[in-house]
Amino acid sequence: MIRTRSAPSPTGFMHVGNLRTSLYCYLFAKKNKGQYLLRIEDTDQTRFMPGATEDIYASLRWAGLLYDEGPDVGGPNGPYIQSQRSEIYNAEVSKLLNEGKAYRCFCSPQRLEAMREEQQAKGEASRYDGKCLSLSKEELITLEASKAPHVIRFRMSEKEYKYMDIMRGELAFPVGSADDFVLIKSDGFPVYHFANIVDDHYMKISHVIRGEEWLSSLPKHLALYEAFGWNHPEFIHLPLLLSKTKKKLSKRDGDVSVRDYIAKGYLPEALLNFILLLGWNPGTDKELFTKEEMIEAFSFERLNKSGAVFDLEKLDWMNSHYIRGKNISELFSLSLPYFESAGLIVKTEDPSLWKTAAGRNISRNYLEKIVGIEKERVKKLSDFADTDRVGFFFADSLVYEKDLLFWKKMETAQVVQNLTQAKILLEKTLETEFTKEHLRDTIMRWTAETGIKNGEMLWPLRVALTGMKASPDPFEVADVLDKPMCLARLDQALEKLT
RNA sequence: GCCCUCAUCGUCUAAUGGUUAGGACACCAGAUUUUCAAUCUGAGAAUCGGAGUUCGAUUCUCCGUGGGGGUACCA
Repeated sequence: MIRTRSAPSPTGFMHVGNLRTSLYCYLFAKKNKGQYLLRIEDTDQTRFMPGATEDIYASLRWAGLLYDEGPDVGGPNGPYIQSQRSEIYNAEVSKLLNEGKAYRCFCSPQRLEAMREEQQAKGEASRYDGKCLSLSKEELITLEASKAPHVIRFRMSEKEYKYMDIMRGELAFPVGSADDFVLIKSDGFPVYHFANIVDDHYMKISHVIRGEEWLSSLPKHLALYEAFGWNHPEFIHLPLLLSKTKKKLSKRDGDVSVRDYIAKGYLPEALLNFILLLGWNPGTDKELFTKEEMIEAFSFERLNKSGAVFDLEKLDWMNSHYIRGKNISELFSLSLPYFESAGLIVKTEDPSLWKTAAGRNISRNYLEKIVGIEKERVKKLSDFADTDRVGFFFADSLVYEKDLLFWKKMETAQVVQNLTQAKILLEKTLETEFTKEHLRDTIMRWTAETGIKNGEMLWPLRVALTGMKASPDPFEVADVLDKPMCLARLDQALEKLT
């Protein structure tokens, strides 16, 4: 049975690198009819962040990476939170202690630091010197009785560890690559390496899929499995996600948490699809994948070895692709929170009615029309509510330079004449016929009949309605704004010109 | 310092002991057009360096160089 797990630490909001690892875990499990689980690794009490665990759940749920076992969904191998598994770790470490495979260490942090500095100065690898290994029975008894703070160290085997890596071939870690590392900290909590392998063993994990930052600690893990006499799982180390400066992607690089991308308006389909291709490829030109297609296509053989820069340009492209694939009502629901948080609209008691800051009523239909127009233009959901883009739909009066009304080298009189004519045509149009199709027919027929260039009519009209040098065409805009607002804006433009 | 690891366009990547080194995003140009967007067409853009093996190396080997990771009572 294939079993994979995500094992994030609740030290911050769910990281996109973690999301990618989780995706691969999920895909591999699902591809092989296996199981995927979530375990929370919260053994560092000092770095624990309240809310982080919930953020992990929420992020995975948002992405649709549903786990078969986990803290909030239960399962037969729990608890799935490490801080609730102390008894298990204590029992396991006792075994090692009794067998002489682990020992207590009373060295102070200061001594350890001094030791390392000295080793480094001598050009040696820094490693624990084994001082407490030679403590006599009497010394040990006294120290323990005095309740002196101490850690439990693993007695690392002096041997070369090898591992046949599925993507890198044979990896060899010479004797001394790992030292007598700590198993249990002085606060009684286990350290990652220990809790991790104990849990993976008891949770029957078959494939450990994790970031490359763990590659160098592989000999520690191998040695632990060996000490316990357990078979170790397969290890797959994924290339790291890098920042623009090619460093391991971290908080310092700006937006790295899943929630940042949710807030910016990225769809889960897009983020997942983007992340899928950072370190893996299908071997074909196919780049757009549904989740089912990902599961179908995924395999370790096509994993990449080198780090991938997390560059948002392609994500934007994918996001706009997935946005275009959604219908208006879906997009309305998805973008509504952005309209509200941008302050363009506020809720009223009526769930299908909003108001602008200035108090103008905004209907669902109004918002859906805007979404329909912008759908082909936006990259992110937040763009739907970008004031620079759609602010004119919500403003009562527009602020723009008079010169903007002139298309190419038009004379003032001509602009005035065309806008006046547009006003006449719009006035004659019944409110019930005030649609983009009808308006287009009306205006274009007029320009055709009079021989006026399209731009001479449409540019000034568009600017009068939007106040912007770049915007959707005037018919679409008029369709949304409605007759009274259009006429008011034409009047406003004409005033500017006279 | 020590250990591990990686190296193809700006970015994500494909490919092979013999190719015009392919695709995508981005960028640029053109078409279309009332502006934007979209769409279509086209262009530019890469095998880190040096040896070796070989008829032939981007591919295999070695040495450099560069990048990354680890080196904690963090994960």
